[in-house]
Amino acid sequence: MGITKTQMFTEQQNDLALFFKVLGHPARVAILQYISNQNACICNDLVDEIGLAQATISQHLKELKSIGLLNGEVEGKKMCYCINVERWTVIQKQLNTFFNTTKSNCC
Amino acid sequence: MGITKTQMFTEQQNDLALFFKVLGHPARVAILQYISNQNACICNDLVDEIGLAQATISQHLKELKSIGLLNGEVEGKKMCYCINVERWTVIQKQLNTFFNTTKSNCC
DNA sequence: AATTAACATCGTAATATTGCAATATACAAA
DNA sequence: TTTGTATATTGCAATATTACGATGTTAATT
Repeated sequence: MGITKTQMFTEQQNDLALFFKVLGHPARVAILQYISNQNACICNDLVDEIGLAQATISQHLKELKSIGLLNGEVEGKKMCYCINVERWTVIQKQLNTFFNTTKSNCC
Repeated sequence: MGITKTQMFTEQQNDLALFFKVLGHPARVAILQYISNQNACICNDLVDEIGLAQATISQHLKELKSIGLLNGEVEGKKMCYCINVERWTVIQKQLNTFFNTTKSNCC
């Protein structure tokens, strides 16, 4: 039914899945990679760089912001989107914990 | 339009996003965690454990298999699903490389 | 051979996501 | 104060995902 039954899972499982999900789109991967290669990020650059419409990019940026991965600062009439390094590191740790604690052999 | 324009992105970006996407559902996180806590895995156990219908679990298992994260072996009339540790480790490394190379400060 | 058990697959309904044009907003420059 | 620039939001169409009942398949059990 296209609806995820989140109430069946632990908060940890839902959180983890949400991080994965937000990262699970190539445009969002590309946006993060591009931002990390710049000193500052201006959204319009992204439109040229990624090749999706401005509205679409804006939407993807919003999703990345929603899990705290990006900070957006207003700079006059431009926006400066930056990776939230602190948050980034926390999420990386959580994902690694998941990978390290879920690796066991069975057969 | 609900369709991801994969042709706009690099293969690496698409691959990475695909891993994230497959892991981006709490049922699939829960399945992996449950399997790793067992010695062997039988799908019917999962139906009881996770609380989704048998058909749904089967579908999720298929997606995890599709990126090589799970191996499925037939054992008589049962299935033994196991984490593919080699693949698991490769994917973990790729995700970590992404995280480590995409962390730079801008503002 | 019929039955049962353990999945897999198909079909389908409900909902979510992706993408964009159009429009709104906010600010700076002229 | 009008104009242009940068970004956000809205509305909508197309497609994808999630979930499950029904049905198929395969193998052990009777």
